[in-house]
Amino acid sequence: MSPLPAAAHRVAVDVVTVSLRDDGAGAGTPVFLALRRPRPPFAGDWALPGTLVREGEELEQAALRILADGAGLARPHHLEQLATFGTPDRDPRGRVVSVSYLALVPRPAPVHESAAWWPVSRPPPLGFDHTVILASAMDRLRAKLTYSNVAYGLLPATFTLSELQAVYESVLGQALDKRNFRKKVLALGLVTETEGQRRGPHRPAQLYRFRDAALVVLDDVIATSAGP
Amino acid sequence: MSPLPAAAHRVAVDVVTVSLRDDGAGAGTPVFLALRRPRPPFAGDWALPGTLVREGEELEQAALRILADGAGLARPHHLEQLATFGTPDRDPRGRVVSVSYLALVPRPAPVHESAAWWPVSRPPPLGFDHTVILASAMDRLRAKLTYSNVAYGLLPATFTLSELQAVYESVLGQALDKRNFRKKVLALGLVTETEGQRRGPHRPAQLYRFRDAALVVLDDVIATSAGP
DNA sequence: GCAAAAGTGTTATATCTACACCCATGC
DNA sequence: GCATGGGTGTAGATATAACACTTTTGC
Repeated sequence: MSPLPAAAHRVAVDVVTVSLRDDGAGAGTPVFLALRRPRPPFAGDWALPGTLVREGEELEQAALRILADGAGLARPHHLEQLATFGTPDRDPRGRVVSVSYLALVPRPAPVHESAAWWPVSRPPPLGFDHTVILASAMDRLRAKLTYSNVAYGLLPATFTLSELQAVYESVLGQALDKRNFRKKVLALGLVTETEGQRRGPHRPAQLYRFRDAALVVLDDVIATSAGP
Repeated sequence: MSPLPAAAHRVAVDVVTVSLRDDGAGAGTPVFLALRRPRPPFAGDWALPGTLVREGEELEQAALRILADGAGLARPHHLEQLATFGTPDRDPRGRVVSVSYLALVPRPAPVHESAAWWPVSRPPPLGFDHTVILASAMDRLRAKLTYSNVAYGLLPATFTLSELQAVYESVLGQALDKRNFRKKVLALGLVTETEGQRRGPHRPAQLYRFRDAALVVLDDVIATSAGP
C-alpha cells in the first residue's frame, strides 16, 4: 500500500446554531450563535463557533465539541452537515477547509460570556466567509421545514400546534392560516396528540409531539398558504 | 495574528459522474464513472475518481482536474458539491477528509482505459466508502430533478420533450404520463421551443432548450404522475 | 401502407385557499 | 365579565391524474 503524501491542509468545522427568541408576542425571532473574536484576524468582529478538527476526530464530534467548549451549549436537538467551504484564501492565516454544520436548539440558552445570540436578519459584522455560511444555513432550514419534520429541532418534546405554527412563521417569515396549517400537519401525520395540556390565561391547549424521533423527509409539502 | 497549528489533514475530492446510457429502446440506464484500482488499498476493486486537493487549489478545480486527468472527461455540464465524508478510518492509509461532488454529462463519453461506466443499479465492488457516496449522489439527483432544472446536465443543448421525459423516467425509475409531463414542464416555463426539429423514421419532433443556462430551483414541483 | 414516435384535450378527483365565530380558561 | 389564545368547517378555485386517438415521417 503506497503511502499518502504528507498532510497538507487544516480542516475546520464551523457551526451555525439557530434558535428562536421569544419576543413576548409574535412568532419569535430567528437568532444564531456567534463568538466575539478577541484576536486577529477579524479582531472585534464576530464569528461562528468553529474549531480545527483533531486527528482521529469525527467531523460531527468536532462540531459538538466547539458548541460545548466554545459556547457552553449542550447537545443540540438537531445537527446536520451543510456544505464545505474551501476557497484557498478564506482564512488570511493560511488555508483552512471548513465543513459547516447547522445546529438547532429550542431556546437561545445562556452561553459563555464571549458568545451571544444575534438576530439572523441583523447579524453583526462576521469574519471570514461566515456571512455566506449563515445565509446558506438559513436557506437550508427554510427549505427543510417545508419537506421534513426538522422543526423538532426548534421545539421542546411537547408543544402546542400554535407553537409549531409560530416556528414555521418565524423561520419562513410569513403568516400562515391557522386552520389550514393544522389540517396539513395532522393529515401528514407529522405530530401526535399527547396526554398533556398547556394551561394559561385562556383555553388550555392540547400538547403534541413529533411522531418520529429522527429526521423524516416527507413526500408531501407542509405549508404554503399565506395568512390574511 | 497568531499562527495556525500545523496542517494535520489530507483533503480529497471524489466525484460521482452520472450519465445515461442509451439502451436502444427505453428510457436509458443511469450509469456512473469508476476507475479500476491497480494498487492497494482495494486493489482490483473500483473507486470513484478522486484526488488529493493541492495547495492553493479550489475544491471545484480539483474535481474538474480529476475528471480531466484521471478519467479523460471534459468539463461536465453540471457540477455541484454533495457532502463531506470525514470518518477517521475511511481510508486505511490514514485520515483523508473527502469532499464529494456530483457531476452530470449528457452521454457516457469514451474515457481512459482504466475508467468505465457502470450501471448505478449494479455497481462493481467499490473501495473506501464510495458505495455510500454513490447512493447519496443518486438521492440528491432524484430529489433535484423534481424541483430544479438540473436535467440540463444530462441532455445536449437541444432535445425533444420525449428525450427530456426519458431522463426523468430513467433517473426516477418510474414511467410518467406523456401529456401531463408536457403540460407541466411547459407550464413551468422550464423549457423553450427552438427552431430545429429532430428527424427520424417517424414524425419529426420539436426541439427545445432549457430556458435558463444555470441551475434554477423551482417553487413548484415537476413530475409525480405515474404512467399506465 | 406500415411501423414508429409525436403530438394533443377533457373529465373526475383531490387539494388548496380563503374566511369568522364560539370555547375554555385565568384573573 | 372580559381578555386571551384555542379550536373548528365549508365552499369556490386550482391542480392533479387518468385516459386514446390522430399526425407525420421513413422505408
